[in-house]
Amino acid sequence: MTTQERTEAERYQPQDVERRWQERWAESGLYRIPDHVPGRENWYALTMFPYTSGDLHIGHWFAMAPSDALARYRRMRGHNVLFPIGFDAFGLPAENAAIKGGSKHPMDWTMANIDRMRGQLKRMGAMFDWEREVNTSAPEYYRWTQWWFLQLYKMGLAYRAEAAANWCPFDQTVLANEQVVDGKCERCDTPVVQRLMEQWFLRTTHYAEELLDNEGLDWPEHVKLMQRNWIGRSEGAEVSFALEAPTEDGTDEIRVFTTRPDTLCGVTFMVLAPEHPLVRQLTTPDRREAVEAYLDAAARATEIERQSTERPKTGVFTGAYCVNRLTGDRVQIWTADYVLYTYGTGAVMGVPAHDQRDFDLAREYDIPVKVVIAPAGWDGADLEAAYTEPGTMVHSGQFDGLPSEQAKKAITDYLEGQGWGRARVVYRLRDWLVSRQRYWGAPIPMVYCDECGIVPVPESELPVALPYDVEFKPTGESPLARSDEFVNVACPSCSGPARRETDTMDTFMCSSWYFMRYPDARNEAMPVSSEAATAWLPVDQYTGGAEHATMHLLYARFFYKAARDAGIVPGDEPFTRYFAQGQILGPDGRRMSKSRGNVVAPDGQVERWGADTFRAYLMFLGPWEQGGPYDVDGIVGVSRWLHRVWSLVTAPPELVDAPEDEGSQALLRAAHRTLERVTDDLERYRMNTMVSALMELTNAMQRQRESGATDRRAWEETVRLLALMLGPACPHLAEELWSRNGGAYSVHEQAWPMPDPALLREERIEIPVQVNGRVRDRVLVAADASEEAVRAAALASERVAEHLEGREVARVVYVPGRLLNIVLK
RNA sequence: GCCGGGGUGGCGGAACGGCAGACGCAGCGGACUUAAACUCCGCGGCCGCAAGGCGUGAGGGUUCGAGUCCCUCCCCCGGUACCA
Repeated sequence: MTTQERTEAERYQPQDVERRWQERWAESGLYRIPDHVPGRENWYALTMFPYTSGDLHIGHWFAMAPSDALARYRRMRGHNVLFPIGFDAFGLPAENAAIKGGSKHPMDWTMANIDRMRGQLKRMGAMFDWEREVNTSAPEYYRWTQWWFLQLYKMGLAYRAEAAANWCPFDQTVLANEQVVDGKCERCDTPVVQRLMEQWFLRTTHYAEELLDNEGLDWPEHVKLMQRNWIGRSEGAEVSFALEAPTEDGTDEIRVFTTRPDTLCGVTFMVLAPEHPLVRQLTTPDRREAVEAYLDAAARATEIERQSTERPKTGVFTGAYCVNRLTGDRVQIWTADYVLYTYGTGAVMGVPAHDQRDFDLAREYDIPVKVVIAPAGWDGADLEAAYTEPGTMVHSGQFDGLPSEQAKKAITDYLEGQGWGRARVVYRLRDWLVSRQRYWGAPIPMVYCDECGIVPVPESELPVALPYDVEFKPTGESPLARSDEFVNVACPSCSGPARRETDTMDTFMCSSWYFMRYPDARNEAMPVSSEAATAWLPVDQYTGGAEHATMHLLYARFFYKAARDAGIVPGDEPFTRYFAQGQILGPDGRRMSKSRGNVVAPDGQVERWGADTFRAYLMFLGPWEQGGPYDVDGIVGVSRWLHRVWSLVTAPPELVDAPEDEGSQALLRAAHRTLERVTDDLERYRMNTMVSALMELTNAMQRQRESGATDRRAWEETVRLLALMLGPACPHLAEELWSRNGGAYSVHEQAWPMPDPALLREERIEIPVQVNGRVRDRVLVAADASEEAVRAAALASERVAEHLEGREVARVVYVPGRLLNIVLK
């Protein structure tokens, strides 16, 4: 067939192909997944659901299309694969849109976005089971988020405590961290302060040990490591220091946590976090002004600034003293912002000789430095920096001479015997603050009654529904607090007048259990039945961005453990396998954003190139876990390739019965080698090299077609394998080619083929020959050639011989089947 | 700052410790075409006529052999608990 004839043949028209098959798939219910299919094991594949921001972003495609490919591959491997989708629909942007735009209600804004995004998602051609769609802002969903909150409360995992929030004094409202820019309110530039208020917490620390133990999870090591560091387990001691003068409310001690009880005798000062309630109680009148000024300044610093080791240490003396019970030393009490109130006891002992931060502060303010652990060979001179290594105890009374590692236990035991302290483990992980002073979230189902106190809303009264008519303007209270209709309620316990909790829940609550809902998305009696839970949970394969490594993924693990303890879900972990995909960037290599003007809309790409091309390009452009820039010019290469695929299948070479034809057999071998590579790449989430391998195969087909008549069986087998291998990445085109070749509907229900080992074997292989590690020639030998044979072939090479001339061979390194290296003396 | 990841041709990237640059984009040359587009064939790390030399962020180390392992440093990206 000539080029001209081929151009007259039917062209590949992706829009047409994709529309037809999407309709057929929907009509035939190809992606409606029952809970059980005889002979097929269930596989739960999950991609993180999108936040309802308005339009599907390229990032969503980058997350979902490869995930869909993996799900389709699993299906072809014989599983009954659930691949659901939904919407993370509560959150700040909806409320901001209402405040800024002024016209759109968060619910209307969100619902309109969902409608638009659903349409965009459908053009992706993913195997989503739309029957199971969830929307976290729908009362049918959030009633169960509220139900979970009640279960956690019953289990003692929810409690109220004071916590600080960003407060804008002008707008009289709480700000999210991202609304604070350079310490100021993004709306009005007013300096933001920290304000304490009563809020709800979930006791994530209850599961700290279990969350720490993530070794068994089939997750990326770096994500597991980040989680372990985030949880941050530290062993040490809690130590009580006696206040010289008790406070008005009778407090007579300061409790500190230290990982270095061995340095206790080296304490020369005490530091309280600025938020510590004792600071104001202890400050002496002459220090009042300085301390208040310091606390004001500290309330404006971010935690990141406060923990910087580069920023000069600051602090202020409160004027008060306490006593180191072990030594009887009188110790100054300071407050300094490098001490965090949220960690340990919010107070630390200052041991400048053996802690660098304490050393820095002591230097800054001329506080004495007392060495209690001698470095090897120490001559008693002043230290230039804190000595933080182990050593021998000195200036520590009865503990002198002990190795410091032993002294940790000895001192802790002694303190415990005296009632002055105890061994303790603390975590960097904090309990989860779930209260949000906002409208667009699931209301916390609690009622405050003057008679009965805190009363949970009875489960039968769920959902506590969000009222539609509310005022969004920032006014000092959350919108719900201004809704009389919402706030005023009869106490569920005594029926007297009571007030509803007006805070809503962190949206991470909604996303911590959505994957438990998909298995039973329409259940009105329970969040999930035990039948559906055992059919699908835990998730076999979760995929999503690494930016969720420590928050969403840790919250979800916490939630699952609580759900397990409530007897609702099987297993201990929500996600058996997790893969962290990278982030797609703008063509300029920076994060896509409207303000940078580097946003590429996926809709435009789909319209211009078709969904299959766009999908394959996203998989092709780099390793999935790395992400990278989206180059709008590169996609044409994938488009050309798929047109070529189309042409090869619809306009084959002359097909003859020629099983002996060398070119045809080489093509068949190439097809089976490709199958082996593609299978391996899919198992390892390497969709970029999978596409490359498929391109190489089509290049080989092209060469074969140009070379003339081809053995029918070899060609047809190659085409059959190609259609099957295209299934995961390019589901529409694969279906079309499969059907045109007489394959039974649907290609997506076919079994994944296995390569024929006989066709994978090579007869002759090329071995590079190095001299002193540099390649000088390559020799062709039998695949099973012995080392001697390879050596002989190498020495027979003229090019090798040139480099050996007049030199003596020191050794020869042979890597079987890979390489020969001749090392000269 | 701290925690995690990354840095390879003009660009995206490939490479069980073993031939650096597969597969593409862009570019160049050619075929087809009245012409352009499409398509197809060929050439492309750098220096050099060649032989050869030099090349994977910088510097050191281990090894017969390092993009890959170890140490120090630089730069970029993600997270840092109220963006999701």
